[in-house]
Amino acid sequence: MILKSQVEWALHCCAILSGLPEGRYLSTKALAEFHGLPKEYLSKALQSLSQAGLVHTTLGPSGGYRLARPPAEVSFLDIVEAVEGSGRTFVCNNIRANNPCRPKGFCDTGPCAVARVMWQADEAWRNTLRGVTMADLGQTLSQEIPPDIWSGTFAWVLKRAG
Amino acid sequence: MILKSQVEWALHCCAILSGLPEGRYLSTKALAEFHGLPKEYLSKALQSLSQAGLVHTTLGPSGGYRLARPPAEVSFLDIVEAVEGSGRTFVCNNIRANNPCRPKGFCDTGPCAVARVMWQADEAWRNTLRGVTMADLGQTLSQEIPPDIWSGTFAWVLKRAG
DNA sequence: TTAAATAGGGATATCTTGTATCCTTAATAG
DNA sequence: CTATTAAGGATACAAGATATCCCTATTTAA
Repeated sequence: MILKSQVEWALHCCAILSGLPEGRYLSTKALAEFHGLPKEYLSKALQSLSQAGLVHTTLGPSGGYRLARPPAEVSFLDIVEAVEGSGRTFVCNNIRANNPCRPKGFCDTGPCAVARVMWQADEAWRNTLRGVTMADLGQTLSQEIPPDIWSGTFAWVLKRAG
Repeated sequence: MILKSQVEWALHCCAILSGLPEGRYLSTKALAEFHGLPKEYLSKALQSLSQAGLVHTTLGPSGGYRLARPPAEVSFLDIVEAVEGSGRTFVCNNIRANNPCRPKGFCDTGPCAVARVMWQADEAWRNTLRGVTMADLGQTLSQEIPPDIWSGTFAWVLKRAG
């Protein structure tokens, strides 16, 4: 059970977009080159973000993506769910219902006790991701990346932003 | 990102094995019939439990599986990891290292900030599963299943236990 | 002692999902 | 008008999940 690599890509792209000045955009091409990723396939991940309403897009030259909301209002969970879907990691096929000792329909009253525990774990996972935003990530990054590299990156991005 | 159905199977099988009297065993055949599962494939899941040391096995007629430890010492996490593996759900491919503005080897000092957050969520998930044992599950089940069905199931199992 | 039942595991087949590329269309800026 | 862009459909390929079959060694029951 491993998350798609698109999740990683989407998170890093949003991290970059978080640092983008108001009103400017970054294209798929720029984001792909920056991260060394296949442009066409990365595009699919960005489309997922777009469909989820996390990013705003414009067409044409100097078009591309920017965050649709302030970084403090975009959580890890938002991004992960946009790409990976919001389904649970544990799917209950209700195999307890096959128990030959149970009358038909006996298991219709509510979810299986096994599933409830598994879903509780899923919730704990979600809650952690819900609690960290792109603003938090930016804070962390600016603390652990030396100023010269940080500003160099910033310049690189701005040069390619529309 | 969905857990294998074998995880569900393994959990339910361990739940049944938890109720087995000392020294008795349940075969793959019995467990498969009880849950309505494909015998051969369920066998692979049970082999995973065996390799993880969660169950003890014997050969021959009246052979099969029993828990290797008391139910209170077998957690959901033990079972999930036995079947699904203990790897993280988020794999960091360190794409930040492709950033053209970073000198070679700059990212060797430690894991990416994005990965750290994702792994923190994984830990929350694990911690939840670590905190629930087969004994807890048995307690829950005995409370929500009517006594007659509970004892009927118990009889069914014993009839097929070696 | 023999026969039946069992776990273990290798080989194989199939189906689903993730990964990746290519191409067309519509919109937009210069 | 032209170059550039996002969106999305079609397709191909790889990897993993699901499932079955078969053989072997071991152990119990008769």
